[in-house]
Amino acid sequence: MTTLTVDAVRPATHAKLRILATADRLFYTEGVHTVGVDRIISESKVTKATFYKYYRSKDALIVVYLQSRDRLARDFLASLDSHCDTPEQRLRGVVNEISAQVIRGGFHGCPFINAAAQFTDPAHPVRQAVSAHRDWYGRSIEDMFRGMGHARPGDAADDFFLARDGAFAGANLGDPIGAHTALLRAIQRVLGESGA
Amino acid sequence: MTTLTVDAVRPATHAKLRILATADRLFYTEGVHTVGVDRIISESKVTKATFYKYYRSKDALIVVYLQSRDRLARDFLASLDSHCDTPEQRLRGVVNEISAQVIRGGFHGCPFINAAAQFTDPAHPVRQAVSAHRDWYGRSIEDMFRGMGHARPGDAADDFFLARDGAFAGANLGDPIGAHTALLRAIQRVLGESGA
DNA sequence: ATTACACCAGACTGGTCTGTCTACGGTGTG
DNA sequence: CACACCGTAGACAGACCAGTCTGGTGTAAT
Repeated sequence: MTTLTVDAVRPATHAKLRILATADRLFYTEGVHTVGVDRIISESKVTKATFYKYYRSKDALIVVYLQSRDRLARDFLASLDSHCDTPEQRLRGVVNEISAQVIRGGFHGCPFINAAAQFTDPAHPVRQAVSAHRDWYGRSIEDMFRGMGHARPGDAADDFFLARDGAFAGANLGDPIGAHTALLRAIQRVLGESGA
Repeated sequence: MTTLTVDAVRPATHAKLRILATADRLFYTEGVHTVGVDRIISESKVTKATFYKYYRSKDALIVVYLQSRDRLARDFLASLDSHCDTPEQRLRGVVNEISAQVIRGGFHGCPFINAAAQFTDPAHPVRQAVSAHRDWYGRSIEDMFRGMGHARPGDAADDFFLARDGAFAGANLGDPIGAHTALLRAIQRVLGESGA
């Protein structure tokens, strides 16, 4: 009982957050498979016992890492919802964010796509976290197109996703500038159709 | 001297090819990092000594795997060159191949993108093999658009690549059908502009 | 002061990984 | 036959991996 109360009052300790912050940085820049728990532990300035107290396993930490990235995205869309008046403004806000990301220093592609590349089993919790994120993302974009009165919001969302994924991949391992400008052109074409 | 002659006459033995075939299958379907050399060795029905005789290291095998995939792509484009009369026909041939790939069973995305996701260092031989492939690919597509008289063949090639990479990513970890149709729409938009 | 908890320090297990090594059998050619 | 090369068979080293366990310190509330 006491434990429950204390846990509820202090849901996240410094060490727990530090571990997640380190994992986020290393997992994203170097890959979830390449980075080992020992490295996360040493760079987080915690001990193994503390690490395994908060995260049952490395896989569990990977899932939490993806969930925290998912949360960031959801918070961003929620902030757009409150700051924008129209679905089109929200959509343009998303595009602005994506296009800024791909040319930002330290960009290493989509964390979800990268993580999924190292877990082929669709039933694995990591893949399910990726699927959950992408499903939510796709539905949100589709809702925006629907709100704009697009005739085929599902198709438009697919077009949007194609451009987004392509820009993330191309910017990561090829030409960020080329991917950036191609992304803007592609989105412009999709948005141009939604007016008709 | 004798060795050189024999090697030139018999450039690839059965065992060497069997190893590469096994590696290609496992690396592509399960990821270059996940699959270990022991697994490749046992499924190739060879021994460790034979494996390390032909491939100096696992990384070297990964590079050969990517180079063989690169060779397949170059051969395919060369066959299009000889079978097609116009650059537009060649480009449509490429699109047909890509769109067929993404909805084919056993599709697991772009082998180069997947491999690159597990090697973050751009100086690594694996990354360089990926870059070499993508550079060649991009130049080839750009040449086709230029041959078609496109006003900005470089931009068109970027648009093409964006759609290709997006379709590969989306089909691999999401919706193959949606990615397939979105790819066709995106390519159609790019090709539609090249006529103008 | 006692209790409870967060955290530190690091040894240790058991498994897997890449890569090397020795020893032996088969086969075709000069 | 002798030689060179193909390949088999598997032990072995050394590194790294995830994960467990024991024991101890600091701190804040009861």
